[in-house]
Amino acid sequence: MNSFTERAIEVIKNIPEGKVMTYGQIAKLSGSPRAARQVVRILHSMSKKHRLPWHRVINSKGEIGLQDHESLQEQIFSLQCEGVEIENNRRIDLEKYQYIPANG
DNA sequence: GGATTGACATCCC
DNA sequence: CGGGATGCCAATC
Repeated sequence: MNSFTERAIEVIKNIPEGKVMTYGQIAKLSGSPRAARQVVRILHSMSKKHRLPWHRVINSKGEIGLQDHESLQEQIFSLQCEGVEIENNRRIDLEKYQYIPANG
């Protein structure tokens, strides 16, 4: 299955612990720099079918876009357990925690 | 096969 | 950095 999804899933799984990635990066690395929104769908649909570290995926502003306080806390908790500092319950220092792959 | 979905990215101030 | 409107695109139902 060489579709965009498979690419994204691989990328998402490539995110190391204590780090995070933005939808744009995942989408870009997956082949479509504009398909960030597809990554969102992947988290919704594939995360329940695959074992994806969706909690390491955030938006470009360095925030978690979730609304569900329960799921939100779960993502925050998981990230904190990996060593990621979180401010105001959703802010993250991209400069410190955004995972930048070696492009290779 | 087409409307819908969707936790975004980006522009501008 | 931040927020309102829009574009963007592919998987899913």
